[in-house]
Amino acid sequence: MPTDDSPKTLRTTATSIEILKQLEAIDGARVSEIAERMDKPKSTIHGHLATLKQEQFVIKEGDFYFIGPELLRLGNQVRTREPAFVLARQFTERLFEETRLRSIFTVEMGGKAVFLHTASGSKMGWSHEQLGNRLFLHNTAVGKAILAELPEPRIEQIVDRWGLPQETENTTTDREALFEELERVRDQGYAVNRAENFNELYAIGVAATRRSGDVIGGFSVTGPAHSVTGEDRKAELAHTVKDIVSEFELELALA
Amino acid sequence: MPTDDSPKTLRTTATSIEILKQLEAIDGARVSEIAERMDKPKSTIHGHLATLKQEQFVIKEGDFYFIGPELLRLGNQVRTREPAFVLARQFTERLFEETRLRSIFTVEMGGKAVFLHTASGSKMGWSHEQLGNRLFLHNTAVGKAILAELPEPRIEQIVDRWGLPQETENTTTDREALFEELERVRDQGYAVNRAENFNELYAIGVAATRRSGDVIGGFSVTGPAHSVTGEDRKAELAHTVKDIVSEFELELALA
DNA sequence: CCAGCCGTTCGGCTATCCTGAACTTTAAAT
DNA sequence: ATTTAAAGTTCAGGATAGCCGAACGGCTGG
Repeated sequence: MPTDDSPKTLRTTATSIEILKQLEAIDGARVSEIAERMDKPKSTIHGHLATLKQEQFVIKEGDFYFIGPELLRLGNQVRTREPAFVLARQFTERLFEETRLRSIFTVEMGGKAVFLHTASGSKMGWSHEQLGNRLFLHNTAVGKAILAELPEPRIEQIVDRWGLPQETENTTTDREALFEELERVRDQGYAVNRAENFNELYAIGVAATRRSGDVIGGFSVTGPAHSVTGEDRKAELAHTVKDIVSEFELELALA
Repeated sequence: MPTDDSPKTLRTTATSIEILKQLEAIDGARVSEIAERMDKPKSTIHGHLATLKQEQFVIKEGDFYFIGPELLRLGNQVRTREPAFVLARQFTERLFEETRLRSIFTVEMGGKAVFLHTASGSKMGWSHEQLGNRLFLHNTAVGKAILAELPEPRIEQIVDRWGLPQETENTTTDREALFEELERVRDQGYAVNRAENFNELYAIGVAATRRSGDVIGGFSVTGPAHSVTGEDRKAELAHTVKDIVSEFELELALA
């Protein structure tokens, strides 16, 4: 009777998840607060929270509920599923040490770019640690670096699924143009993001591949225009990132 | 009719969660594989996976399902909920730089010790990155350090809830003995784990508190006996960890 | 080309989740 | 202290929504 939002979805599970998302937003929420926000009776919310609590998906402190450790543990499995992902962490940190720029290790999942590791200095304003965040591939540096290494049909598939949405005035929205750029990326061995994503935000990304040729993910450094642009600076950074990737690929092959 | 395993738990949500746990164990599972393991019809599992997929709690690659990025994102919120937790990361890394021992930042949640940050060298065998794992407080170094800073009734409550289970021959299982040790911890300003947890595993932990006095969490270094024991070595490490904690507390107070 | 296996769809039955109200507890205010 | 209110929790009946088994279609390997 309420809006049938999507096909064949389990209502109960969906509400449980919705509650988790509310908890994320409010952070330390009481039963009635969530009940109000979701416009459902307290008893319903209570039942869900009781179940989630039992699995430690949430924990209860006094009358407040928080996202629980089991969710952290399970979610973290994404970063440890492949040995390569675990290894990538220390290389992300080395990349930061060498460049002093926010460094990220990203993988492709479901046609999107997912952050698995980040390294950045202390007082970076945005260091919100956005692990798990999903960005587009077509307007990020690593995204393009990864795309460039994928087999053509796969690229088509991804572009078909997500399109080429414009997020800044610099975003590449033309399919032809994107493919041309990917060609260039393959030549250079690295990709650049010129504020195609967020204004003022520039980045350089390089994909890492296995000996077999298929891609694992990619490393990137990002920063405001002045710290990444300029031909010399750019070339230097690209070189550094490529070096890290080479060492990463080498160590992976040895293990 | 089936075994009523526990009070008032939402069956649907519970199964969804059970499926996630199966995915964690198998890592890259097909519908029928999970169905078989859980002894439920394929169609049921399919429905759950469809729902979880829609929320990106799982992703599907070919016919294989994996834990999805949204779970990583949500779970990671545990580490970013408090600014202090975010700040703790870099101090964990500094601690590793200075000691070259596996360094961990831990908080207390629901009477257990939860790892939020770890830093360790490359070739450590166990670096399974156990973020979110829950350990006891009474037989770990940070655990005891944290306990020592909690108000007495809270300690009682936690010990009542979880007991003092024995995990190695060194575990303190006597309530009196534990309280005496906590007293000693308060005097020294640090706690020690002498293989009370896992054989061969020693650790030194120090709790970090706010100016108000309540505890945030704790830092620790762990290693095999030879790298942590010996009076001089121990004193030196304790000093290092305490220093890190002091700097952490200071920087936190300034922010 | 056929046979098996697997993923997916579908409709009916009934278990189970939702709901609203009652009960308990906590906190504040007079 | 006593009272009021608001929040958390419990409960039971009724309707919804998830579970199931069977059938379909796609894929792979013999």
